[in-house]
Amino acid sequence: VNPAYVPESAEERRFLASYDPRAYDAIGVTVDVVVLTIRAGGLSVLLVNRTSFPHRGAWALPGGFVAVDEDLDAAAKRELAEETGLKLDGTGAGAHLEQLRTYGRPGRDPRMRVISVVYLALVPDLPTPGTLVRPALRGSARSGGSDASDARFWAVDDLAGEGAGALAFDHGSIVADAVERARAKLEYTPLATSFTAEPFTLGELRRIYEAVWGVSLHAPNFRRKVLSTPGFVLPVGERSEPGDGGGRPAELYRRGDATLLHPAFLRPPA
Amino acid sequence: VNPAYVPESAEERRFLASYDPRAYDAIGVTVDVVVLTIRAGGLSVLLVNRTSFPHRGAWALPGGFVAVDEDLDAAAKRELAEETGLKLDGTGAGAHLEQLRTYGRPGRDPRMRVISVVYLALVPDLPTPGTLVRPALRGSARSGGSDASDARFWAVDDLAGEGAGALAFDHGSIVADAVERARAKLEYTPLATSFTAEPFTLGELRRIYEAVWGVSLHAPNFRRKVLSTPGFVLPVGERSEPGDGGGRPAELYRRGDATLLHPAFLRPPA
DNA sequence: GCAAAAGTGTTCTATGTACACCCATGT
DNA sequence: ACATGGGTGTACATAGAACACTTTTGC
Repeated sequence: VNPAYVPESAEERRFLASYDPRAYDAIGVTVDVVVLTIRAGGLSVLLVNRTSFPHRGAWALPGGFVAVDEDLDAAAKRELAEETGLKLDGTGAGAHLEQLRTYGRPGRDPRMRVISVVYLALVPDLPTPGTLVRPALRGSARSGGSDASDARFWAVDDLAGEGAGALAFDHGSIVADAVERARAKLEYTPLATSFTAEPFTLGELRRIYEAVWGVSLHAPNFRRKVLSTPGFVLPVGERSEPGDGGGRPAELYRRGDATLLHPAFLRPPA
Repeated sequence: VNPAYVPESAEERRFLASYDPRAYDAIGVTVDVVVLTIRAGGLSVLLVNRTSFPHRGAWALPGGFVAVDEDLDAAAKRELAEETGLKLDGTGAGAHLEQLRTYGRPGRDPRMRVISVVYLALVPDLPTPGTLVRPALRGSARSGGSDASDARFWAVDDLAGEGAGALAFDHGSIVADAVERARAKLEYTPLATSFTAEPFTLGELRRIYEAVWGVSLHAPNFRRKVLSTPGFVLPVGERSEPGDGGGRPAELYRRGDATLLHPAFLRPPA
């Protein structure tokens, strides 16, 4: 019986009193989170090193079992914070969280039949304290009961080099699915802005596209296309500090209110 | 313990012998299927009328609980066949099945905490026997144990007219999500061809776009765009039978091998 | 002055749209 | 003959790619 449900009639109450949920076999429900960010010019994914049995020592996505009265999104945020210290809530300046898909192949987890609802998060690479916190490192205070001891970002290109089979469970192919989703979403949504803190320059935005897609883009045309897409970015009216090796300071922008890009930003053909 | 898992080491065997899956609360896992087709020029969804308690008498998506050793896709096909008679397997001439997303809000099902993995199917409207069978009507032979007594297609526009709240559980908003997914997918994939049997004419294909998007398209330009998109359709080399009210017989085509359309087929702006 | 990054102008080409017109069939 | 749906030709408008060039900073 579901404690979160409020009966609406006497008939409902009668039915629920005689209902046995144990009539169905138990299936475990977990959430996992693929956190992507841009580090050192490359797309990177946040992984945890497992300490307990299934795939002990292997790197895996942060995640865990859903509580019986807990919403799926909330479970994803909770497990992510518990295992890595990364908090997506708060003022939420830029972090994006969406459901990727659900993986349920029998035999994917040795403990029991488990289906995993996997979320995709896109976050800025913030080394400073703020609403987004760097993942906890070994030795920092953590609440007990978790499977993970250490968390770090891995460049997705390096993962392909070691072979996707190096990740625990089916997490290698899940990361591949997530990367492809992110690449596709940059084409028709303004989600590239979720990879950077505000305010940002158009050069930073362009380097995000270049890192995620693995291409180089023509800077002048990129600028024109972004500015001519309604609702993509809004000018702040200030200029950035100049960088090290010179270069003209860039104008600063923040996210616009568009959720879809018209026209779309298509990847250059092969 | 998961019976579908084959241990790979003695250490694994030892761990599994001492593992208690009942340490976690039970959460029910169901699959539901949104079957869309084009009927009488309108986008339609397949619903079943519930006979047993939760939302008895209301129309709902076909679906049900996943067996403990059953893959999610297989469960979706099984529940669909059991409750409606519609079989997606076989030669599979054209039917498309993909995961839509997973719905898990606590309180969405009065029986217990249930998360539903929802699938989206696009099928041709085939009134004749074949690999795709019309949904079973009241009184036809069905295996016992199912919740559904009757199945029929509803025009999605009519559902909006009666209010989305008329559907059982949260199925009204699920159908809305599925329709939006279908509309978007027609833009960048050749999935419109899944709504028709082969071979088809370009006029039939155009009317599918018009029905799903609710617009009217310029026939000559539609033709040129389809034929200039590599891998979308392949000419069969024959012509259709002429229709009732006259009109030149059309050339026949079948699906090409493309999975993505380059360039994309964008909806006309509002 | 030179390098580096930002930003503007202009040209050329590809793509999308609109309109006119021809073709093959039923009534 | 006319209506109906299929199919082709062509011109116009807009969007994208390429290239040259100017601006503002650090060294």
